[in-house]
Amino acid sequence: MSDKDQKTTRATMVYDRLRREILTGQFRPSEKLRIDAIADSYGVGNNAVREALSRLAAERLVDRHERRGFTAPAMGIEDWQTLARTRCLVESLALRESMNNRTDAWEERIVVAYHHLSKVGKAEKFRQNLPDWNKEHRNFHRALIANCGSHWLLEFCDQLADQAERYIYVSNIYRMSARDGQAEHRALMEVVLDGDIVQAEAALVAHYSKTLIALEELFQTEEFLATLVVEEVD
Amino acid sequence: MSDKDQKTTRATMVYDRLRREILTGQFRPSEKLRIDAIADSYGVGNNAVREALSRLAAERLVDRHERRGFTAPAMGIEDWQTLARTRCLVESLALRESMNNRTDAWEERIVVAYHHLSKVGKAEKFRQNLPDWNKEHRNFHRALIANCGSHWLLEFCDQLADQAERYIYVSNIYRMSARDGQAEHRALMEVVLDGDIVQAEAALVAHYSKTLIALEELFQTEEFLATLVVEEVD
DNA sequence: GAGTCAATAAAAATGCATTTTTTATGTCTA
DNA sequence: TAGACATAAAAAATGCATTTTTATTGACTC
Repeated sequence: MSDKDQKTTRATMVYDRLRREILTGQFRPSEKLRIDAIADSYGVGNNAVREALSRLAAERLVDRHERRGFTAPAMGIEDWQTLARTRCLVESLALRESMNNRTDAWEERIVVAYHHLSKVGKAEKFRQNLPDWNKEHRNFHRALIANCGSHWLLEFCDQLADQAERYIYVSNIYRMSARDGQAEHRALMEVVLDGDIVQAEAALVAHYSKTLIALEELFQTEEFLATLVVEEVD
Repeated sequence: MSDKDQKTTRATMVYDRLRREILTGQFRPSEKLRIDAIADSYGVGNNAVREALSRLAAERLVDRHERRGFTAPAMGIEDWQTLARTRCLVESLALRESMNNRTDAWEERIVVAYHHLSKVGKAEKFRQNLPDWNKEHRNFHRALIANCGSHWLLEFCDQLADQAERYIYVSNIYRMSARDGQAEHRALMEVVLDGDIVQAEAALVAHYSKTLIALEELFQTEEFLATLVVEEVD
């Protein structure tokens, strides 16, 4: 239609777009995702939307309700806690494996990724560059575990990172993770390159725990909970 | 259409059916899955098939090829090795967590699951009851890790188990895993209930390694490789 | 006023006809 | 014979009209 259909299918286009909107918190938790409405606004048929939503549901990025359509996934503190905890467990595992397979190329990739991250993370530029920072942040963490030797592990970590990203966007606390993350990321990189697995895992867990706690606290506040309330669909 | 549409959608029906066919090796690796053909044979429209295949692709149970349809997933020895290795890693992790959260109900569930498994696994009945045995086998292993406290971990383990199941079905070595598994499962259960995490993890890894090696050896044989060859789709 | 029940509106699910893209076939040329 | 090109056939992708299901509204009963 509009610009480049090159190579991609309508359904994939909708999938990509919806995916990003969900991750960046464009939909409130449990908000209904009306198929026809999306089809209209994207200028495609309903089947493409259906297919896109089905894929997203399989990745747990939307909730499917048989014969009742789809909703943005719910959010809750217990959910967040098990998500964050699982992330620590699985990513630690991947980091350990990655460190066991240490190679020069891997180390270099980490250094480069950190370099890019710190460039985008400078205090001044930071405000405008949230999407960029986010991309580099993801890339840095992925570089750490990239050598784990299992595309399954990488995929699991990605999935958990996506889920966390959504929580972070919806809750609006990304500023914090970016701000003081700077020093922490350097420390994390150094301990990983240093080769002490136990210490490295501890550093990673500590790093993620900051966000875990920050969001936990936010969940205690009334105001925040109010922003989450939406017409629930059983 | 035919019997009970009760509650489920056409797409889900196709999804369930295709899923089982893929898991039980009805399709050769990399075999093309023609949308219209499936739609015809299932007596549904092509959209339902599309949706089902899209979901399965998101779970890595079929391969999607943009604008070229879908194929049954490829199989290869490296793929099998990383799959089996990842399974050991992730399921060990889940087992550890599960044992850390030990409860009476959990222990009882394991005992019951083992009981059912051993009943179906008796040498005489065994030949007829492969689907039953398979179900109970899955259930037993799931019982071990059920207490890990993370639905994410459980889901990851399920996904890996599905993938392994396909390899085992296609390769036809399930007889073996069932045969000598009997004693091994008892030993595994006992060491888990005993509470020594290190030993339990070792037992689990040893258990899965048997299958890993058996399939690795099979991959060395010419005859087996021949059964896998099919018109490849890039 | 709470609870049924029917009627209506809204939304999801579905099938099919059409369009678009890919794949296969065959002819011609260098 | 290998490659380029055109043509035909097959398959995937798409939109829309229709069917089916769910959600809403409001009258009616106890």
